[in-house]
Amino acid sequence: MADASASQILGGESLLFLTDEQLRQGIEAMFFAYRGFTADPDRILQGLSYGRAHHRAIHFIHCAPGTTVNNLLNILGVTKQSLNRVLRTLVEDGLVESRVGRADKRERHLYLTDSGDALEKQLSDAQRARMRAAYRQVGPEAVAGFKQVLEAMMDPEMQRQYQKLRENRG
Amino acid sequence: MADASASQILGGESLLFLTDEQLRQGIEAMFFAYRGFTADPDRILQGLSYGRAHHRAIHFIHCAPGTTVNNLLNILGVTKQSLNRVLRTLVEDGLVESRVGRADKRERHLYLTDSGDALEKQLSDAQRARMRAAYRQVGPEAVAGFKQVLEAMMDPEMQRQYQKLRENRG
DNA sequence: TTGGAATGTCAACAACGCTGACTTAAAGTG
DNA sequence: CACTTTAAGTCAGCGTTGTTGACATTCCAA
Repeated sequence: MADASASQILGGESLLFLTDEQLRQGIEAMFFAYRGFTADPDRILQGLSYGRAHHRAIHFIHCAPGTTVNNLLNILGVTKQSLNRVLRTLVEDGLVESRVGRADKRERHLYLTDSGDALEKQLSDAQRARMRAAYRQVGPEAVAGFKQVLEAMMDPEMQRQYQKLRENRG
Repeated sequence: MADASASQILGGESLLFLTDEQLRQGIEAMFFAYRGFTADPDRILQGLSYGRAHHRAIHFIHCAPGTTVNNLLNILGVTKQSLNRVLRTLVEDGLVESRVGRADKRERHLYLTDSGDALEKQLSDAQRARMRAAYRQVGPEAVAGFKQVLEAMMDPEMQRQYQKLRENRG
């Protein structure tokens, strides 16, 4: 197979892991792994008339209670109209509470109710179980590499969001 | 923070990378990274009245020319009805050719046309560019760990699909 | 040859992205 | 205080892509 990057040498270090074939493998690994990553929560959600979007909203409201709709928008990277549909059903069903801001009455601050917390726990337990099994299987060094590559793949904007979330939790 | 797994020791080896907080970081990293992973092809596709589903179909038809609809179904993990809509538009637009099987006339064998190949190249070039930049930034060991974790996260079924694709390309 | 299984297609529906138009509240300007 | 601009959130409608159900065609085995 003609592969321009297969024989690149830079600074005396082999870059064989940069061949098109290696990159294709990484692309397919991301595709299949993301399916596994979302499979367990998806299973729990289906039949509740909820979907992946509800899961994401619940996850980040749990991580940052009192966050505003606008802040959540930036984290999730969707339009406010799209998020609104999801939030409305969660509020109607009593999983999320939306309080009008005191300082700025335009803002709505979001909190999980007790039943919202219960669902969050159920979902994240399932997702963490898979993650834990994978981590345990491959060991700490592989996990460190995993996180490095993922972070390098993000858009700069997303990288900032990701790091901010980590800082807020020590 | 109460964290049951924070202080687990197994076989004398520290498992601090298995704390709920570490797992949460991994989950969020997957979320943000997948956005970056799909961002470039999505940008190219938007305005062509195509979406991510078309990209996936094109990718795997490229990798396995002559594959059947049923085989593609198993790889993509969607229903045949869902895939059919996508394939129909691709065939109508002349990007994919669907040939009735000679041995088994129920089957349709799928091939990219020249323009289909051109679009595939455009899409995968963009995606590989981001991948290559990330790989180059973090180095071969991190990439090895990245792939190990992703593979461990897959469902067994997906893992087999993933490995089969690799074998078919040596 | 006939009944069942496998392959693929058509139709209709649900989840969740999107844009556009709107209401309400805050902030800036005279 | 009145008027305009800006920001936050909501409602309506559309497109992509997932789903299930019904169906035609083809193959195979009893």
